[in-house]
Amino acid sequence: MSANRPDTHALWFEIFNEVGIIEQLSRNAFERVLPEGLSLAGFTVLNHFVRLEKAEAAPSELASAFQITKGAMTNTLKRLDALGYVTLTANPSDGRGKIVRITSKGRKTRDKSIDALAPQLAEVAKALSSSDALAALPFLRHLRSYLDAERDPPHSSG
Amino acid sequence: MSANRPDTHALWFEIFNEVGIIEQLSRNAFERVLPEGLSLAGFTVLNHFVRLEKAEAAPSELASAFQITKGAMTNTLKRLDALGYVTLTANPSDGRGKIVRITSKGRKTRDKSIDALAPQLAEVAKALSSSDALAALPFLRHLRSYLDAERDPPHSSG
DNA sequence: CTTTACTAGTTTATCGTTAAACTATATATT
DNA sequence: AATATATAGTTTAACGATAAACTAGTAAAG
Repeated sequence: MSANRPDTHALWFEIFNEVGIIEQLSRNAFERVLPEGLSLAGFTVLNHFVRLEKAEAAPSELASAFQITKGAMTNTLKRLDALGYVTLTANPSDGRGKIVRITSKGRKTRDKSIDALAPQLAEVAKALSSSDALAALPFLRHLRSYLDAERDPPHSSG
Repeated sequence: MSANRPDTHALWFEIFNEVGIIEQLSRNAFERVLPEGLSLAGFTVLNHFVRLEKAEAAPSELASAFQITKGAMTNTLKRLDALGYVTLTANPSDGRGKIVRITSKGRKTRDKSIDALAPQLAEVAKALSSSDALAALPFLRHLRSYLDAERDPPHSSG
């Protein structure tokens, strides 16, 4: 809400810069402990099914849930399918569509992933103030939803 | 500092999740306005020279400043060199090393980039509370430096 | 119907990134 | 000096992502 002084720009610039580095380092740390050829992208899809207790989902639905393009989701689902973590079937009621379902193997691997991630999260929670994290969360949510809304073509290629 | 209850894990999980999406959306928004084939990675290098008023830098120095691997920096510098934004010369006092220097064209393009980015930063500053951003910044800095310190091999491949 | 959008997914080219193997030079140890 | 270790940079393969062009099916307008 404040003025557009140069130091305000510098502040926001630094916010995005820190966010970029955190994303890079945390993705790396996470992927290092993920089991069986699972990437963060793949885990995110499996976790989505379990967390939301979904039986099935459309690829496009997943793509927009994670804010990535359809092409990126095609790629991730192809890998998950090849690893036996999801199944991909044609949508009988829409000739264009497909239906993604998590397999029991995928569910097991997701649970293993959570177990593998837990110690890292515990370490972070021990080293940093979770109340600071809690305090920062609304800001991050707000920033994310702002950026989401600002995207030029709201849902063109993703 | 607080307990390791499951909801603490969920909190941190969401922090990393929001950070990941913010990184993705902001990088995209930035790259859309960057001039002349410049990527965010390339801009970051050019900006580093100007902001720190550096005449020259070693590739390894840049790689560790931005927390990326040497291979990634090799790639970025090769592109910047091809575009005429930096020069790469051998380090006369160390047969292994190279010296990176920003060119005047690179400096001009960096300035144009700042001009192109400014309206976007102004929009964010207008739409969101900069005091919230200021309040969140120490947390982000702290999280970043924690993750940086936690990397397994401190400086092996980067 | 038929034409004209629109939507679902795939493919291709490009980019930034990691990890790991590699070359070449420098430095330390002995 | 010789050997061992460390550092600087490059290369390759793999992955996730974008954008843009494409195929194919659906829905809307005429």
